[in-house]
Amino acid sequence: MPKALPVLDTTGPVCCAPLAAGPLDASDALEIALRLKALADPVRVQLMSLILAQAAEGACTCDLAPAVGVTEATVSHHLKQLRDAGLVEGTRKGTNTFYRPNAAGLGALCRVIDPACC
Amino acid sequence: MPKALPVLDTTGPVCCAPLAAGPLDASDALEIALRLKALADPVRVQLMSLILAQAAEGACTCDLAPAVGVTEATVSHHLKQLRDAGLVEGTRKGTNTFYRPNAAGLGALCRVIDPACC
DNA sequence: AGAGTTACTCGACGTTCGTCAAGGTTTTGT
DNA sequence: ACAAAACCTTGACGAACGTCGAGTAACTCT
Repeated sequence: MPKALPVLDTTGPVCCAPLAAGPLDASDALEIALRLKALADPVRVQLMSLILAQAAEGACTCDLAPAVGVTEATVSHHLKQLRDAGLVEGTRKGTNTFYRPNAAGLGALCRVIDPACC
Repeated sequence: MPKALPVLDTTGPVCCAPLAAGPLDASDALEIALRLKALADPVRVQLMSLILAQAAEGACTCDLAPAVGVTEATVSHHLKQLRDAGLVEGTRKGTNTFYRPNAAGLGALCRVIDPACC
């Protein structure tokens, strides 16, 4: 059976040594895996690209839902995953919530993955 | 509702435009998500770091299994995922199979993710 | 040929995940 | 105060996932 699921805060940028720097212990590996998992879904990847494309104005749920072809409830669920992983930020403006990319989170994730990057 | 099950070849480096280049269509998003999913597991992240740490000699299943604390059968399963995603390569030498990182696969994945990287 | 290693495959199990419909919350209008 | 809009939460369901034990395949020795 899968090991017990730990619940930890991943809203900040990932902060451990890069993959290639040497063997990681289990907890560092978990930190990385949780953030990767937040992005490891076709809908969430598509959402991320849409949000990046409107980084200036921000993208709201009501626009994103039809663009990716799922319910607003499902989009909300996905956005929560991305928010909890520190990959996007949402700010409420009236009845809308505008989502923007979190460059720090994305950048840190990439820097941890690639041995020869950045 | 069930999602369509895609069976496509992901052994080559991911080859579509970066996330930040503009809205992705569903199939490009799937290409990226499948490769990310291959790495979005604590054990596989740890395996990847171990394999990177022994890029020169190569790492065999029998050494990896005790290092991550799961069965050899489980390690073999995870290595297959990483191989199918083009992130590692395995070559058999006698009774052992030595795994090495696939720099092209890892690099391409990173380049697709980060808006400001590379 | 036979015994022993190492690696992979298969079937089964419990968990986690993505999705939707329905209901609830917050904010803006009249 | 009330209605409408945008968003979030909950509960439920089927599919996918991670793990192991047991069995199988490939290879190397004696």
